[in-house]
Amino acid sequence: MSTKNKILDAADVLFADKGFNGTSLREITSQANVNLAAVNYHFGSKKELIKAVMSRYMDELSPQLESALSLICQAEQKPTLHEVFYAFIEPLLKLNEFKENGTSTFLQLLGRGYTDSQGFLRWFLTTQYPDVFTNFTKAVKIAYPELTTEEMFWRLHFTMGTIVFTMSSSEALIDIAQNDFNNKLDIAGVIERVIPYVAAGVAAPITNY
Amino acid sequence: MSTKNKILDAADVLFADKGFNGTSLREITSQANVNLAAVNYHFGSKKELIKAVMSRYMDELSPQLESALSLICQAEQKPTLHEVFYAFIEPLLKLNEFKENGTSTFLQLLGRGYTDSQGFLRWFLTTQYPDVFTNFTKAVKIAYPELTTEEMFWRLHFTMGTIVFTMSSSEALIDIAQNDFNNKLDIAGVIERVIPYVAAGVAAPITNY
DNA sequence: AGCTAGTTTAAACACCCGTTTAAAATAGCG
DNA sequence: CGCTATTTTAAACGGGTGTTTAAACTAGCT
Repeated sequence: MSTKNKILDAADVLFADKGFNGTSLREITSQANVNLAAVNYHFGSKKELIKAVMSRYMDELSPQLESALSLICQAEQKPTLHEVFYAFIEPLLKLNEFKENGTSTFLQLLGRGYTDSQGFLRWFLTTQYPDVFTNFTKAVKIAYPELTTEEMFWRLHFTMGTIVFTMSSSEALIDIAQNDFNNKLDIAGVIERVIPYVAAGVAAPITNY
Repeated sequence: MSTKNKILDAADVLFADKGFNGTSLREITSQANVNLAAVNYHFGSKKELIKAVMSRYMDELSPQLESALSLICQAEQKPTLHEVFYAFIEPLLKLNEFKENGTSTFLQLLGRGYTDSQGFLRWFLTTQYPDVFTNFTKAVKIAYPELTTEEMFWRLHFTMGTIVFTMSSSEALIDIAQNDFNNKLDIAGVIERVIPYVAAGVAAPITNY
């Protein structure tokens, strides 16, 4: 395997586990059995490495999301909110075929990116992959037209937060749940439980302030 | 003001803004106009300073939450889920009287603690303030008895995630919302919008897997 | 084989980190 | 006041950080 890929593989596991700031280049390169200077040679800087790690997922995910969403939007029947969310979830789960534990690792990275490094990753994603968010809001708008754009803005960010936060602490939560309820669960099981929750949240009746 | 409090005040603003790992003692002490060694003199270590910052909020919050929850639980009428959540929210908003921007700063710190430093803060809070969580689950159990304990476990953690995550990125989101919708909002406005969302999520109908 | 372009390597760089030290300043009290 | 205990200070410590350098190595190609 190429040095570049060895670095990417080691980096995304470590980044997901310990955060971007919490992972040093020396940890990454020694995990990847690669010389320290290789990161700066192949990627230029640590920041560019972070971008590369995220882009590997986004380049796989973004077109699949786009086609899944446009499919249900162009269907003869108006989609339900559940369908919109599942359209989002399916490509997400497919990341496990693309890479081992791809789904949870990616979502953990997303969670890291929102809190680490003062929102630089949010900037990177919204400027590099703007279609993902706008397509999703379009689909929700079709499924639930009564929702004002502003209300939807907030509810989708709440949803984003729920998903990302849940996944970034999913390992710990799954551990607790297995101890307390003797119920075996994996990441897909957590997602199955979170879907009704976020769908109900987005579909909540409109209140006046 | 005492050196100890100057450090605490500077620390919680910086911790909330840049995370625990992302904030150095030198930033804190120079912001507080205090000598670098004062942190280790008064608190022993950076880790103990983090605990002290969180305890200042939790010692204020914990008893108020306890009384608010026990009040609605002992009322003659069974509380609704909305009431349970508002019982939680009111003491949270009161942190603004306790300290300027106390509410959002505290929630941001909570969010940091979940992702920074590999869950050490989660351990600290659940061992030092265990009643907060158990009282809340009791109240929800009364308001929505059909929910199994396991399902509730998950939904409450989703809720925790939604709140904490939203607050930890609330500044950025409020900025975006103000640009896009010309709608002035503060942290209380965001909370007013998130309540219907999480209440609907927790109250979502039970599905079989 | 010899040359070149691409890659890997060990070492060093300058800087920031949390913590410790020992001396200086301050406060409290008999 | 003089003594003691507490607090503040500047300086240094050892170690980790991302990045750069220049030399060594390794293909690939004529």
